[in-house]
Amino acid sequence: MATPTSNRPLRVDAQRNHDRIIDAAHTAFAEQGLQVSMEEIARRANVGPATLYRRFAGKQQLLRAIFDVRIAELEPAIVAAVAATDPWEGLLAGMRAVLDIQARNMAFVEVLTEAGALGELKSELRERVFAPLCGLFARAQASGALRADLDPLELPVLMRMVATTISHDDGCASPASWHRYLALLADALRTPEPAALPPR
Amino acid sequence: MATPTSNRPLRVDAQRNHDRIIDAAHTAFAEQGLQVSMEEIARRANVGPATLYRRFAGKQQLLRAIFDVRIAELEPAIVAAVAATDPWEGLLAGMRAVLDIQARNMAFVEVLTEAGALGELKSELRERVFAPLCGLFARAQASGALRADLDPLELPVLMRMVATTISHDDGCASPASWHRYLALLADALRTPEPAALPPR
Amino acid sequence: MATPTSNRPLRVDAQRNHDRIIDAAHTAFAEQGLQVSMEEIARRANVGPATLYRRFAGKQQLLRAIFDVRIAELEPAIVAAVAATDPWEGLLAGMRAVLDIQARNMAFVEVLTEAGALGELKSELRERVFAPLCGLFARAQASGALRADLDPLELPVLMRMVATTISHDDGCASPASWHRYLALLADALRTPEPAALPPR
Amino acid sequence: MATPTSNRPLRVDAQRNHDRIIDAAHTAFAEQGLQVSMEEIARRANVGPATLYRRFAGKQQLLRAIFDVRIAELEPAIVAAVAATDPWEGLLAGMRAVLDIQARNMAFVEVLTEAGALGELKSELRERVFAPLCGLFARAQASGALRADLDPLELPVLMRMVATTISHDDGCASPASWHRYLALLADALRTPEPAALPPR
DNA sequence: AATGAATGAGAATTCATTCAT
DNA sequence: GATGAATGAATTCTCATTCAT
Repeated sequence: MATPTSNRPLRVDAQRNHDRIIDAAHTAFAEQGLQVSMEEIARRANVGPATLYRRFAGKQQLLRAIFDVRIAELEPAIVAAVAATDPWEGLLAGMRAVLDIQARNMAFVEVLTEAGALGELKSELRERVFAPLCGLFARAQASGALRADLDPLELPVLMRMVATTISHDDGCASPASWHRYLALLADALRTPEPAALPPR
Repeated sequence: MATPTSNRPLRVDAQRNHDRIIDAAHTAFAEQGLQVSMEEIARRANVGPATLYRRFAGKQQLLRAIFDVRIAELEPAIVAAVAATDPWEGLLAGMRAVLDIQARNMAFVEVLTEAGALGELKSELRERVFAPLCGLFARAQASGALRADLDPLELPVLMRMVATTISHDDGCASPASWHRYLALLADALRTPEPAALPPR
Repeated sequence: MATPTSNRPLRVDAQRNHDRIIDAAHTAFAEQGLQVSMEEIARRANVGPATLYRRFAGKQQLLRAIFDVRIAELEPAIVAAVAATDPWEGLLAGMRAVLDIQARNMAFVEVLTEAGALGELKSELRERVFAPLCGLFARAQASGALRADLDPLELPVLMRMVATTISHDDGCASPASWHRYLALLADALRTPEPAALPPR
Repeated sequence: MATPTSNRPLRVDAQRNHDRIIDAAHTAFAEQGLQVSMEEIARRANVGPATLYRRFAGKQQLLRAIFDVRIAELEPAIVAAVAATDPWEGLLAGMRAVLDIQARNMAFVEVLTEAGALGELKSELRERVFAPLCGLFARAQASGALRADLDPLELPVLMRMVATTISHDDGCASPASWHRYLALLADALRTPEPAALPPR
């Protein structure tokens, strides 16, 4: 859980603060979105704002750190998905793992959508999470289980389509209903191709 | 394009400012999202902040006014879609009309997602745009062209799925690629049902 | 009631606007104090702000005009008071006349208290209202009815003491209770002097 | 003079700023009245506006803090006045103490007059300052030294009468001349009653 | 002459970030 | 290393006053 900035371990109290901040930020981002003030996060973590800034140079970096935690949580599932014998099933399992994380942490989704200076996070997400899944995607296509007129690189977009259905205050979509829309998408992905897609 | 607040027409210069503000706000919201400051909008419109506030009591009302313009633009297409003889084709045409607007105005999508005090806008959008389309949806199901295991009320969610693929700074999805993802979704919607959906 | 700025009479509609503004300002000042916005006054008068400014160059001047009306209303009573045979009774009658006006128009009092650039108004008030009363005061002292250790120039202060007891939202002092406090003060003013006053 | 918000003492620099703010606000209110802008106060105190807001959530609270200081300064004198053997002398001493404070701080008086959301301050002033003096007032009446046709609850009004004579830019009343008007009022308060007062 | 519109200079308040202890 | 305090640069909104029709 710890992500020390330097090589040598943090002092015990520093480590405790680090963890408290990560937790508080996690919850705060999830509850109030990307706009939560740093002060609010510091308050929830029971540290002064300056302590927050000593650990994380800004909101960016804090977000980055949370992301690292999230992605670390995700990686075992990704590895398992890639190792699956049936690439189609593996792909779905991998997508479910990602969506499950997103369903419990709105900020995750927000980062993907956000326009700002979050490019770095996006590319990390791509490398550690989407790249393996894209490999699976290609294998599923090769196996004939997945229609061929999509580019594996389009997977993130498809993921976002389903992720969007997760919303904490929309009457139409309950928190867990993403399973439903993933299944719907899966129907579209399965061959045989019912219709030709427009070009990209 | 003119939307005078009172019954009698605005003075020419006032009307010009009104239009400039609407335009500037439109662009600003599209470029920077719902957080653009009123001051920024005023600057783009070449008016003082107070002028902005004379016309629109706050960001809410400004957004509302833009929305009105957008929805007014949309309505003829909606009417035409509803009047189509083939409900399935009508539905797709209606969805295309909405998505086309969204593709040119990010804020439109943002409002649907946003948590805040935008409820009024949402409900207006639902009444004037989605309600007719939901009717079409039901008729398309009745005609057998559309799978039966979806509720017409889920249409907004489906729309959001496709709308999400529109993003101005994402390498993967070009501004016009939503046509592609709409087609993909259409494949999933078309009968026969390839698999049972999980319950909502 | 009209107070034309130039010598030749105003056009009929201009005169009507003038009067409406005076009335509206009167009420507005009385109800909301000296801070009412010019816009509010214009709205109450059913004229545009520019019209207001054509007639009165600023809030100062508007206040000044209202004052003129008030003082004009007051003058007959002042003249009558000065003409009274008993200077003591005349003085009390004059004071009552002033307080009566004040009791119906908070702004009047406010002007007396206000620190700002209202000096001009104060001196006018002094010349047209207080100067005659001060004369009466001196005559009452000469007649032996009023204690001698006060300077007639202190009359405005004494008036303010009573005027202060007029307050529209104070539980202790009802709008009409100033009669009571004037009577109390009268007891103090009447000879024989019960105690020597400290020097000024 | 220090008034820390929490239980443990402020840091020295914070305390210094706190005091500077209180002082600056004190002077600013006295010079410019209750309308001084927070920014002006901050400027006088040589702190940023945000620092001001960190200490006092708004103008209300700032005023409240100043009041607390004033009332705290006042209380010993009130206690002494109440403990006096001669209630009449005690009453006058108490009144003098209040007026002395007011003579050095115009805002004190203003609060009593102001209509706004200052109710809380008024009631505090009443409880901690006027209530004891009203008790004295009643005892002075019982002792026969003070005329009986006044209600002790009218004391605040009487105080206001004298307080009004304090004005920083009025030629007629020098800052210290309130002693004179208090003596005048005392003459009116002393029995025997020279004339019946009108009813309230 | 009358007016609706425009405006620039504030006002209150908040927040990301740096400083001093 | 930790922290409370400080801050300057926004941001939203208002108002006295001037301008264009």
